[in-house]
Order: sequence, then C-alpha cells, then structure tokens
Amino acid sequence: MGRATRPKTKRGLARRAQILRAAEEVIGTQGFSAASIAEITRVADTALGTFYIYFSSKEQVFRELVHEMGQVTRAMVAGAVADAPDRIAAERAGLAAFLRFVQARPALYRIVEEARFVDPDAHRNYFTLFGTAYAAQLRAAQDKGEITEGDAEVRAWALMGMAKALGDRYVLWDDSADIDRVVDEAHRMITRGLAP
Amino acid sequence: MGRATRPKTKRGLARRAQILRAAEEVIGTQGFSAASIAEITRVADTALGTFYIYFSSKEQVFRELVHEMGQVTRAMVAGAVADAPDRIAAERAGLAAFLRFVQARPALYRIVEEARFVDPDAHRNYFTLFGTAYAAQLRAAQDKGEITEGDAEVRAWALMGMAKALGDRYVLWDDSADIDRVVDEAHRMITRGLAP
DNA sequence: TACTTACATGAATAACTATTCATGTTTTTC
DNA sequence: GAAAAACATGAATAGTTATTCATGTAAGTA
Repeated sequence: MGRATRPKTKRGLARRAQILRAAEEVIGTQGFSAASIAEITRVADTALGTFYIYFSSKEQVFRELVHEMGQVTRAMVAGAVADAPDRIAAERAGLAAFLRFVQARPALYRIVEEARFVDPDAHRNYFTLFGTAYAAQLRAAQDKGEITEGDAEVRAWALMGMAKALGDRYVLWDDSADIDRVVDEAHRMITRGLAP
Repeated sequence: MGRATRPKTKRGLARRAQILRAAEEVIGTQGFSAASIAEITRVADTALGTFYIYFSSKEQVFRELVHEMGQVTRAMVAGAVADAPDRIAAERAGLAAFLRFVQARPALYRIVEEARFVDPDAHRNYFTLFGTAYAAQLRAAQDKGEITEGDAEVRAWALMGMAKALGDRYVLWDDSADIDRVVDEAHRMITRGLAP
C-alpha cells in the first residue's frame, strides 16, 4: 500500500479535494463495492494512478468520507441548535437541520450507513460520538427542568433512530415531501408522546 | 445465469435449506461482498457447484433472505402484539419482540440493513410493507381513542427508526444490556414524550 | 432390473478491478 | 534558469471469485 502523503502545493491540494468529492459522489451513488477507482478518477477528471498519490486505498477515502460526515453533521446540528431557547425547541431545530443536511448531501449520508459494513469501527465511532454528545445535552436539559427525567442515553439513541428513519423515508425516497410538516409531526410526538 | 428450479425430492429440499442457513450465517457475518460462495458451501458442507443447483446467483440468495426476514419479523411482532389490551401496551410488546428478534437472528437483521446497498428494491419493499401495516395499526388506535391524533405514517416511521437504533446500540453492540430496561425507558418516552 | 430424472462434484473458465510503477510533466527552490 | 521536489499518467501486474460444465452418483419409476 502506497504512502499517500499530504499534498504540498496548491495544485496538489486542489487535486486531492477534487478526487475526494468525486469519491463522495461515486461511492455514495453506487455503493462501496460497485464504485471503482477508475470511475472515481474519471469523474474527478484525472488519471487512474493519481488516486494513489493522495489516498493509500479505496478503504482510506471511504474512512475519510465517514470522518468528514461526522465533522459536518455535528457542526451543522450544533449550529442549528445553538440559539434555541430550550431543549424542546432544540429538538425541533436539530431534527430539521439533520433532514436538510441529508437533502443537501445524500451521498455522504449513505456512506455513513454503508460504513456499518465497510468500516465498522468508523461507523461505530461516528454514532458513539454523536450519541454521547446528544445524551449530555439531554442530561443538561433534565437538570434545568426543561424535560422530564429519564435515561438520557436510551433517549439519545431513540431520537437518533427517529431522525435516520425519517431521513430515509421523507428525504431519500420522497424528494417531494414537506420536511417542515414531517418535523412538526415528529416533534409533537417527541414532546407529548402518544398517550391521550 | 442457471435455472435453479425448486427441489423435487426430500434430499433436495434439505440441501437447499442447509445452503440457505449457511448463507444467512456467512453473509450476515461477513457482509455480502466478503461472503464467497465457496465459504457458504463450505459451511453448508457441500460442494461449490451445488449452490447453483438451488440458487441462480449470490444476489438471489440474498433477496430470499431479505424476504424471509420480512415474513418472520412481521409474524413475530404481530404475534407479540396480538393480545395487548390497547395500542400503548402493543407498542411495548412490539418493541420488546423486535429487540428479542434481533438478539435471536442478528445475521438476518444485518442482511436487511445491507439490502439498502445490495438490493434497494427488496430493502424498500421490506420497510414499506412494515411501515404501511404499522401506520394502519396506529390509525385504528386513533379511531378508538387509544392514542392522540397525529400523522400515522410519520409516527410509524419514527417508531421503526427508534426500534432499529435501539437494536443497534443495545443488542448488536452490547450483548449485556438489559433489554427490558431499555424497552421501559423507550416506552415511557413514546407514551409521555419529553415535555414536563 | 433397467431406465429416467434429480442431485452432487470441483476443476476450469472468464471476467473484474485494486494497486503498482516506469516514465513524463509541472511547480518550487535557490 | 537549473536542479530538486512534487505531481500526473495509464499500461501492466496480480489476485480474487462468481459462474459454468463435463462427469459422476443417488432416487424414483416401470
């Protein structure tokens, strides 16, 4: 396996980014196995061998994409939630931000899901990081009396699962769905529950 | 691609089942790409070529396993929910049954998730069938006044997502987790929500 | 028993594609 | 404006594995 050092010139930096974006598109669309390096470099408008100047293997680009998804998702949700007055409002803002992110970068979203099979450690790490941060937020909200008492970790995972499923159904499958309506409906259930 | 007719003798029937179980184990453990026909037939204690007497391709066994998962999950959850006095109780019973199923057949569970990439139609079909049935149950419960009014489809998908995420975290990742406790915590959130 | 159909075998076939590398070209350095 | 370093190229390598097939053996049938 090659070395794949960091690029040291402007040109190299740009090439690497080009290839990374092409990998996101090709792997996100066709899946890890079906995606070939040849296709990735074709989309990136560069030669086959150039790939290995910047990445040591197909697995490595994949890993890097999962990592990027982690960074971007956390930043996006954190930003959306930042000026929510309380946890109840934050839940709405966070869910909406997540669904809009899936809409904006569907390929990246699929890559994280495929990581379960391609790179289990990266996958697990992604959700553990996210879940831990989420649970901490819920605990803080409990302490402030903004939400009822309960197991913050179980709740965090349940809420993450909801968001993922809604992203599958109303963003990836159905690009005409009204996201705000979905968020409203889900948020009502999250806050009030089903019991009469 | 071969013909792969149905077996016509007792022996053939048994062989086919043997290979199907081996495929569940191998594909569920190693993933679709890494799983080789050679390994599947090795686990099934039969010759390589025998696989193609019963299945026309690797994709076809996979498809059949997804289909089987659909049958079994629906039957299991329906059974568990059958004698619940109302929807609130049914939600608990259904979630518990699902988590126990993941515990019993982790390979099958992973196969359904991988279907998103290997056989998108089968994957979508699985969740559409499940989601439609789930939403119908919720609508009936609304009509009986057992739960509050709301969009049954959004709720069904949200609840399915919760169950999946809890299955990932507390069954697949952590085999020492107390499932009943997780079900209790999740159920409280489902019924009462987070709002104080 | 003789014949037909069904099933079993595993070596050979037939791609497919990740990765390397020898040979250029461009950019930076001094 | 050379020399050095960085980057670019794509044909060749090298390993993997799904699928077929010619040759058997077992089970049903008359």
